[in-house]
Amino acid sequence: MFSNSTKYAIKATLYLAVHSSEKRKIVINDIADPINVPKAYIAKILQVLSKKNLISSTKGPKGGFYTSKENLQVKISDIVKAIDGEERMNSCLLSLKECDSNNPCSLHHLVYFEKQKIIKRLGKTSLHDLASHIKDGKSVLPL
Amino acid sequence: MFSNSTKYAIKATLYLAVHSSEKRKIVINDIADPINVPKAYIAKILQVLSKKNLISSTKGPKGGFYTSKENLQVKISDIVKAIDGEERMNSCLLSLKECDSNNPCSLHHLVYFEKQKIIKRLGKTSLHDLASHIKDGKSVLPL
DNA sequence: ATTAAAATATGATAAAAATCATATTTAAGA
DNA sequence: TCTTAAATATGATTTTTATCATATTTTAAT
Ligand code: FES
Ligand code: FES
Repeated sequence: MFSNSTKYAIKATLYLAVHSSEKRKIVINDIADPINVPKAYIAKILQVLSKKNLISSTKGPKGGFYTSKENLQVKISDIVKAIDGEERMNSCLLSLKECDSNNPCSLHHLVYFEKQKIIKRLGKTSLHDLASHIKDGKSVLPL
Repeated sequence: MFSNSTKYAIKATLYLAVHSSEKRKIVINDIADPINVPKAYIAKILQVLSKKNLISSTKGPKGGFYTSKENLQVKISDIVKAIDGEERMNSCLLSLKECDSNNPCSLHHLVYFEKQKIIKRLGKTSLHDLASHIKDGKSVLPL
């Protein structure tokens, strides 16, 4: 469903949403370790997210990554799009050029409705929402 | 969601379900061409499906691939499992060892219900069902 | 100003998935 | 029984994805 990179991106971003703030920047090693992702790999991913302003960062001593107030309004779908690209989630299951209810492939009717529901939900759910969920102990941020 | 190989497997199998029978075996070239998949690649996939008895085949002159009466009862999920394996569809979005409602990851509640619904449907829908759907013009078998 | 600690940019390597190629086996038909 | 048309088995190549490594830039603190 998601690429490995996107999974990592979500894990890292949620980790920041739960543990960081403008006052509490977190250094790459202190992110990679708890979410169990190779440091150099997650670094590259965070750089992309940072460049697209989905997370924040500052260089130099006392620098690091963090989620600003605005970043907390970022939606899960924003992360997915940033890493996997716009198409992947919306593409046809059997690789028609377009997934289109007017010209549906043979699997379309089996999945489209639920898939749209999930996509819509990912577009409404923010980092802040999930961070609260985690802090309330309703779900777990996996390593 | 599915690997490329599984997509091809489904396309090829549906093509057989629509066009073949024990009396009308179809040769690899005549499958690869209409579904627009490289011949050598789809050959390999069909061999796996054949070995697992999800489709039928006979060697030699007048041989080829086809779907028997029994093959038409094969479910879409059987094809997916045969190629992508058991785990892929059921695995956790964020790579917890298990996708488990008792120990849910942060995305679990956003997708689990709909995902299960889709999986269940793939487990109930047979090649025959989809072939009829296609023959009735309700959906299209894409190239 | 200098140093050091951080992200950033860039590229190299490794592993996996997709694709291509070919030699072997089977069975129908002459 | 011989030939030939087909699947089958096996493996090589290419492309993509994942991973690792390192040199450069920025900035806080001395
Ligand atoms: S057309 Fe294939 S999934 Fe919609
Ligand atoms: S636990 Fe992650 S999707 Fe179910």
